[in-house]
Amino acid sequence: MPELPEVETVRRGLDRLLPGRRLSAIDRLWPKSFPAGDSELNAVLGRSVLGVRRLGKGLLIDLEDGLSLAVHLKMTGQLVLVDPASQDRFGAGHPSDSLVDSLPDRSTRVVFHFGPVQLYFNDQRKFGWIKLVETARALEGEFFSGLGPDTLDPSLNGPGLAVRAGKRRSPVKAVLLDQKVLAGVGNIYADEALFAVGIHPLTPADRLTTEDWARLLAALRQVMNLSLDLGGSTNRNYVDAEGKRGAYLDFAQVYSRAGQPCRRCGTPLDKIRAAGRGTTLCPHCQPLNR
DNA sequence: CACTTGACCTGTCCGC
DNA sequence: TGCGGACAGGTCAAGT
Repeated sequence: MPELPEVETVRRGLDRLLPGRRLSAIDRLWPKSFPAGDSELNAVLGRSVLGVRRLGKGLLIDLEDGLSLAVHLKMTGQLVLVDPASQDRFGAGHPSDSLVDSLPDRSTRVVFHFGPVQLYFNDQRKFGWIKLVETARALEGEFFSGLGPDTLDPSLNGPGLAVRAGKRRSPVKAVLLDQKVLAGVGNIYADEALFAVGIHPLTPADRLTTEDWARLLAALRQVMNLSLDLGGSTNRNYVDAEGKRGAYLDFAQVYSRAGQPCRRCGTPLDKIRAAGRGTTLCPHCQPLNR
């Protein structure tokens, strides 16, 4: 599911709603989603949340006294906070497109209780995970080590990305999806950015100039910032920390629009396979010519 | 070594 | 309707 804009939207919601809340109980309905021993689980109970950070597509929920919950949502993971009191407080209850009224549901894998408030980890396909880590080691350890610079990190520029991408001959799309090169890009925003700059996804990465990488980075940031403004992309499962869907796909130029006319030139969009992923492009605006 | 493919899972959609 | 197959936002390990 979630790429950088979706994970960041979840992070913002959780970082607004969770800090100060004390973890009182954990229900593991599908223990493989959160493999931990009883002693580990007991160790986190009673600790309050300090804040929520994002590393690429991963999340770190920092708790008191040096422990953190590392979370990866993979394709279909959700973290949704339900506060029973908020319905009374705001009278009207949740938005009609919200999923929170029906939780837990069959995709609920783990429930974190903060007194009367619940944080649901839902994950239809069970690819996502939660792991307990020492805060000090979270960045260097097994979970998020090796991540490249964040796509929205302002200290990264075009030449820097060009160096990181190196002289790889694999398709440019495969390089964009490699989290060790650049963290946060997934299938949707890779396709959108490649369309924006008119580069065919199968173009060997070593054919791109430094200028190309700079334009690609700028395009990635533009589509991601637009998506952040719109609450992310919801294809099927994605919802934010309050159960709300994202609206970006209404504005997508190519993703999930195969066969439909290019919004720029009218040519029917092609669907191909690149880096093992379904890939949509405009054969006219993104010629494979280098 | 660089690069690609299969596996992890459940659910949905499409064609026969 | 039913059934098989392909496909879905990500990332590893294993393969070529």
